[in-house]
Amino acid sequence: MSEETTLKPVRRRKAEQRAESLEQILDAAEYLFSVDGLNGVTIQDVAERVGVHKTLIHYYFKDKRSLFEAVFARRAGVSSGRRMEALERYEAEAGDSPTVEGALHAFLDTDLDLYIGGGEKLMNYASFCARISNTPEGAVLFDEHFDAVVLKLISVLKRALPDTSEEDIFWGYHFVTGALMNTLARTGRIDRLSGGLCHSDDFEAVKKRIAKFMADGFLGLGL
Amino acid sequence: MSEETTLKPVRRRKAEQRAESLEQILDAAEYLFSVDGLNGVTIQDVAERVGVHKTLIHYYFKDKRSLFEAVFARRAGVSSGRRMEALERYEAEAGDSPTVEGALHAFLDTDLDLYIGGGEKLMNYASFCARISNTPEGAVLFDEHFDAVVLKLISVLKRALPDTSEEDIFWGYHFVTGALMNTLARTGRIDRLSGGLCHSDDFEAVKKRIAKFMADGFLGLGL
DNA sequence: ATTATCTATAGATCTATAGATAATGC
DNA sequence: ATTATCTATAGATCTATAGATAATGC
Repeated sequence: MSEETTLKPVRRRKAEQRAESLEQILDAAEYLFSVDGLNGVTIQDVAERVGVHKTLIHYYFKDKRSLFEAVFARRAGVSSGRRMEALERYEAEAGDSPTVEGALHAFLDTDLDLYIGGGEKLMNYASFCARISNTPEGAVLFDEHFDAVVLKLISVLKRALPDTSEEDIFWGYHFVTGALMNTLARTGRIDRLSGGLCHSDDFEAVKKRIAKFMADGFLGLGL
Repeated sequence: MSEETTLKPVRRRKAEQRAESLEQILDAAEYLFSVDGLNGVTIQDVAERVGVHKTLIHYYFKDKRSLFEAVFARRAGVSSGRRMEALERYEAEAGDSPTVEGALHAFLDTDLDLYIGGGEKLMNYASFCARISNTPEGAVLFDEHFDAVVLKLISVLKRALPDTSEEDIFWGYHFVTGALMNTLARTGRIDRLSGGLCHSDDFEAVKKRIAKFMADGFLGLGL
């Protein structure tokens, strides 16, 4: 009896073990996919990075594509949820006169803050998103997970720009998301191009500029 | 004697044959890489699309990566050369007072025109570039082939914006290239998001807006 | 005599499954 | 009893090379 009560469980409980294995697999896949893309990563690469046998990946995920989609889905809800809240908060506080810049701060800065404050793993997710955003398979995942929050942004922009055509606003958004994805990609190109003046990892520098820069672009549309 | 002069050569001359095979292989690879990326395409896929035996690809290219780099290099010089000329022409005509919008028209519209007027193959190249622009391997190819023309653009922007910091100008360029790459990618996302109001293939619509939009962003930097 | 293309093949993965083993759960 | 992990393996590719064949070149 005393043995049972003094001994701690030698191993984690199964639920914990499952959760931990899943998280490790997703973390490893997130990193590897962000660097080499869906087809540049093998299931074995993922297993080796975690330190488990390759067939364990199939125990948790039907196939490579499900793993890929799970990597995307795991954090997409967080990113989209936070931005949705920020937009709603901004709408409430701006009342009848929302501004383009205000809406873009809510949309862009909130997401950049997620990565800035989230450590290496969130930065890997950012690169992962950017990498797939310019691909056909990736774009449909964006449709699925981000349409709601993007259409929310569009609706606020429309109220802020009542004289701008819907088409202009959609193209403006298209420019905004391109700039954001180029940031999340962190390829190191801006570092080399600028001779070290700018850094791919410096999301604070982007946050300081992007909303205002893009807002000024929107304000001149259709003039 | 008369036979020899009247008979056309049954097959192309070797030089022509070589040039034609190379072009067909590069076209096929360009299309396939634009859709599925470096690792999503096999040498056999390329050969099948051309209609030749898979080993012929190795006859012309050392390995898959050389083929990939050759696809990039084939048109990078054209794109970069045209924009360099356009920037020099603009500088000459603008004299002492170049504008941000003028420089961006030269840089962006010239490239969009290349794809607009170039048919399907050039559009495939555009998607290929966009797809790899957000990857580490792709970014170094951009360094190699596009640094010169981008630094030329930066130099004109500096003259147009003497009171704006170099860092601000580099970040502005970072936003511009993100928006351009998102355009070249043609994932169809803007079509679906806008309910058919905008079209990924409509580079004219982008050309109508992008230079002015980005120029307005630059003008507000550092205020 | 040289170049373009194809045949055959070695060697290395890679995905995915079936089934065994080793843990935890009750 | 159930779940987590590993062993063994089938079957399918994929890359890259060596060497044969079929064209063109002079």
